[in-house]
Amino acid sequence: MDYLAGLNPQQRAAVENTQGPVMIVAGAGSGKTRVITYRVAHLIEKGVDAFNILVLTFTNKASKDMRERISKVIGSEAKNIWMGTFHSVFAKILRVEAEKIGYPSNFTIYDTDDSKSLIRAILRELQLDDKLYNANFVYNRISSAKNNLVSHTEYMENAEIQAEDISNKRPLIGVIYETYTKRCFKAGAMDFDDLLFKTNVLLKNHPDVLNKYQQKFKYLMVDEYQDTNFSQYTIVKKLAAAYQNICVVGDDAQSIYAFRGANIQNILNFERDYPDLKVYKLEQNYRSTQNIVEVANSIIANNKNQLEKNVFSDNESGDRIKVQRAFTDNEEGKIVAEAIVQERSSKGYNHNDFAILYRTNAQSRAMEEALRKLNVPYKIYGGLSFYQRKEIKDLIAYFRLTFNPADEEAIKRVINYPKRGLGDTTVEKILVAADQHDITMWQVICDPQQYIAGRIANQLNDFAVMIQSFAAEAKKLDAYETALYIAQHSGILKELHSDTTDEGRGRHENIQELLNGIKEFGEREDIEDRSLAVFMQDIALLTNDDKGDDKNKDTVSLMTIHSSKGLEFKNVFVVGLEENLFPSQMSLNSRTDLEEERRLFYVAVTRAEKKLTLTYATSRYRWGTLTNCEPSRFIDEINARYLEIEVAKPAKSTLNDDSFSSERKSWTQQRDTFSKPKPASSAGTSGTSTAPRPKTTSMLPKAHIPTPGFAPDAANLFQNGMEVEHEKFGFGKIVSLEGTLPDVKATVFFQGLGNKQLLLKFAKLRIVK
DNA sequence: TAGACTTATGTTTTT
DNA sequence: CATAAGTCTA
Repeated sequence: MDYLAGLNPQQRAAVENTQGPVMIVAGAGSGKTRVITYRVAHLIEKGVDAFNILVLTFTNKASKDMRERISKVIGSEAKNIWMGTFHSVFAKILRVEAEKIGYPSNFTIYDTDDSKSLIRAILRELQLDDKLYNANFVYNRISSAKNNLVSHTEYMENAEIQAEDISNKRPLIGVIYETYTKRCFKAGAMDFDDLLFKTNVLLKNHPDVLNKYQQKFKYLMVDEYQDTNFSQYTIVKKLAAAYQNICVVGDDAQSIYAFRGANIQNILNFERDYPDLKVYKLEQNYRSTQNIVEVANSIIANNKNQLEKNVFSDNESGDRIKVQRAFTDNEEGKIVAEAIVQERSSKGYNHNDFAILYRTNAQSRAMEEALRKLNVPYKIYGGLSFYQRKEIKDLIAYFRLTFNPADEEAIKRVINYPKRGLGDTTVEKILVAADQHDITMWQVICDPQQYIAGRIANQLNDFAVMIQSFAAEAKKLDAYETALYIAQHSGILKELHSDTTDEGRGRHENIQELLNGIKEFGEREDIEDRSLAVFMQDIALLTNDDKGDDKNKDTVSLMTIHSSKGLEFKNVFVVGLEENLFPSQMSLNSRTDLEEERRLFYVAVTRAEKKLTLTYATSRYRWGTLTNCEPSRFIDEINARYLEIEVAKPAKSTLNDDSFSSERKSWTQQRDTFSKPKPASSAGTSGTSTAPRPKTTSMLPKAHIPTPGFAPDAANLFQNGMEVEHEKFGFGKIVSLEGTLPDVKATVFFQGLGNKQLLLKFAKLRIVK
């Protein structure tokens, strides 16, 4: 029982109160995972059977970590706890109970790509404008309907929803939803949202099943409860109804999945649903320095919607938060990489004490390149999952088809890969025939003469025979042998082997890696059924963290802020703090979205234990073109007394760059950021209570220092012959003006620099005389 | 039908 | 830029 000794009173109470409904409001870094771990351990120590405990998490990584930590406390019993993501746990249950809702137990799980591809097909068939009915838009609409437990019939009958669709000029979404649902059903497929939606259907329509799982899961725990959507909330509520031993853990300040239907409301509802609820607040942050905690608090204070909470730290106050500007995304990478090398050698850190966090996966590239140049080992988490690569999906589609030939998306994917003369026209014909006779594509393919004229029928027949032979082999062979057989006989291996480009070789290697993974799976002793069919079951739910992550490797971690949730690092770099990137462009339209971005920033900041660095670039490549960027408003929101602002020396290439606009922008940025330092709070930490002076000027000896209070004048005020001041070039005289407003171009003579052409609407010029 | 080519179009974030 | 989708020719 000595694990209780290391807990503070709130933590301890949360661990020991195992009966009845409990909510733990856990601030960032407040030992949440410890509490869950010990709570489970405590349950088992008190005699609860591990088989009766269900722990739900949001990511595979979280559940894996949790299980490891629990088994360190209680040993091998940990294996018997049901623990996993909502999606994986309920997929497992759905496979057992599938027939009850009319699905085969070997149903396929459609990933987002499959779903969107099916939606595109449906749009084509319904001859809808795929610009208006954008597949992404439709997908999201259907997804959020499902997450709110609105079936396609309810969708079409609901006046409010219909009105909304009509006002959006997309009245037929309900029809698409219905078609989509039926097609998935016909294909024996469930999408991600179905895994939760159908679980709800199952528990609602089959009281015996509900009762069975209520009895099984006498104790429930839900991590990251603030991220649950209505569908998940309802499942939890139903399962907990019998015993009410439900414990949810969450932090409203870290709710970052509203875009996926998560609803903070669920936390508030919780109090209403369970009147005798016990609430424990964990407010002491053990992770980070005081500076970091206070910065985080000052960030989140900008949000209107939040639960009252006072997160504090008793740790040392620590370094101030460093803010660094770069001119380009590549330079940003360089700054970060160099800082890592420097910090590591001067402070004796390991590589795995560092993390680089970014808003979008696309940002990883510049970081990678910079780290590679300095030979810094790194690992990227998330991003394109191994299982999302084309070649992997192709081979897996064959596997899918082998076990579930109704799988329409799988058929479309591989029917003509490798090429076997069954192109778009044929697929079109099959779809039409299937629709007319109300059968599956597979049934058409199996009896092609019946539906499709000419020699194509023979080729279809060959395809059908091939898939059937795979199914037959799968019955005889083990997982690896089956996989290899399919890879060979489908022609995929040959196809990739003949591709001798670098890419092709990489693909071939990936296939080998998948086969190796299957081999390993086939050798696992902890699983009874080691067939390929079982290997396939949850593959759509896997992210790449699942396969062989070498935890002990000493590498710098790169990941999106979303996937960093729950992790901690001594040194954290949050990069790309620019308007339209972070906060994301998509979030700028509504307060709710912007607040979610801000919570995301809060999550990023609170990952750091000792040192936090924020960086931004004044220009970066986006969609292949160099775009100018402004520093993020989030930087401005931090009280300047916590900050240490440093501006990098521009890279040589930037200095030599003739492109005027990029220089102009950088300088503008600098001015914008530093000319209005935040007034230091009266309770300043020490003598250095004012915002640090920008070091820029001293680092750029040649630069002109703008007159204090420098403010540019409007383009229409300039006249030929005027004396002007430019932020960077200093004082000069207008030699000529050409063009018409607003595109007036001025030629200005600057001493020592000669004539410069400036577009008045961009250049920051001040009239001197 | 396949392949070579052009154009369009879009990026949050994850199961 | 990087992938998907559309267009044209053999």
